[in-house]
Amino acid sequence: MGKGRRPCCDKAGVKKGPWSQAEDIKLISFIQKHGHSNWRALPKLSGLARCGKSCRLRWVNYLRPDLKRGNFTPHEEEAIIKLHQELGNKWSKIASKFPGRTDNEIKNVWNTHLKKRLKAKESKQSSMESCNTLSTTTSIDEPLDESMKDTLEHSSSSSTTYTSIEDLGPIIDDLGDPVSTIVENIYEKDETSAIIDNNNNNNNNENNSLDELIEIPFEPNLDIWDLLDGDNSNSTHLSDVNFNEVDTLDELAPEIDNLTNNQANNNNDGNWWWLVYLENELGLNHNESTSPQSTIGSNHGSDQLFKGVES
DNA sequence: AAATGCGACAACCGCTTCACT
DNA sequence: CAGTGAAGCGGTTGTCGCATT
Repeated sequence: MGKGRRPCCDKAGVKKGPWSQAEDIKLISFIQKHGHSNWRALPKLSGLARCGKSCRLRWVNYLRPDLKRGNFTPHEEEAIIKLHQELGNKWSKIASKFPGRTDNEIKNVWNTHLKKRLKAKESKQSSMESCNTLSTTTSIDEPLDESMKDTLEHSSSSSTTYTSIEDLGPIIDDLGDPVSTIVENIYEKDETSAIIDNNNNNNNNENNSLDELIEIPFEPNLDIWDLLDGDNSNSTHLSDVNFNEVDTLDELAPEIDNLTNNQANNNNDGNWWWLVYLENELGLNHNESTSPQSTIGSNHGSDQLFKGVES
């Protein structure tokens, strides 16, 4: 009573800033074993020198196995724009319509791309208005500008031509399964695949041919923990490693080697894809020759990788 | 080649909401 | 019903890498 809100964590000794690979693995391993029913207690129990909030954020925004990742498709962007018109800055509500996307991700793409695009569009329109060449509406029912139409038409393999944002209604309204619909529409090249561009920092969709992007099996309900544990009882699992005793990846290297080699012998298993993907995302792919998708994610060789981790 | 600017995105902070007692 | 703690949410900042000068 009267004590006010307790800080979410003890600030002293709590690490801030970017997460290291070892921290990621600790977090993944802990959640695999114990779940995340109590974020506040998680750091202490897992041996992480992080605030519970920070752990939650890292998990939700980056480590969760069902994240879609990759650039937003023009379809998704249009859907975001429309939903933003309806919901405002309710990022979590918007994100809930895009399984595999996070509120943070959508917020970022709005602030960095879509807001500017709309602004440019509006100023373009107002200048046209001043020339009396266009009617005055700024409603979302207005036709898409030419560049937007162009983007949509070129990015989608469907034969649909979008002439107004309202045409996207079915995509947005079909909230029962919006993303699979979008993925199927856009990447009918392989209906079971989502296309993930792991290392794309310039987010320029139009400049990326499909061949330059990397495909992994698209499985929104994928249970990563089943994958990591697998069936092969003789192999080493990430969950077998006692991460509480690990501070640097140098110490982890033998375990990861073992794991990687064992998994390589079982790469007929579809689970392998996700494991490889995760390892690469974490920068753990230091045995590239064993991976059927060894180009995913990591640009680093093993020596470089493990040297760079120590802090 | 170095300096600077800019865009993208991960992460933090503080407030709100929710669930429990 | 009020108080409390924890999770969730949204705004903002910090950092990194690339492009430009």
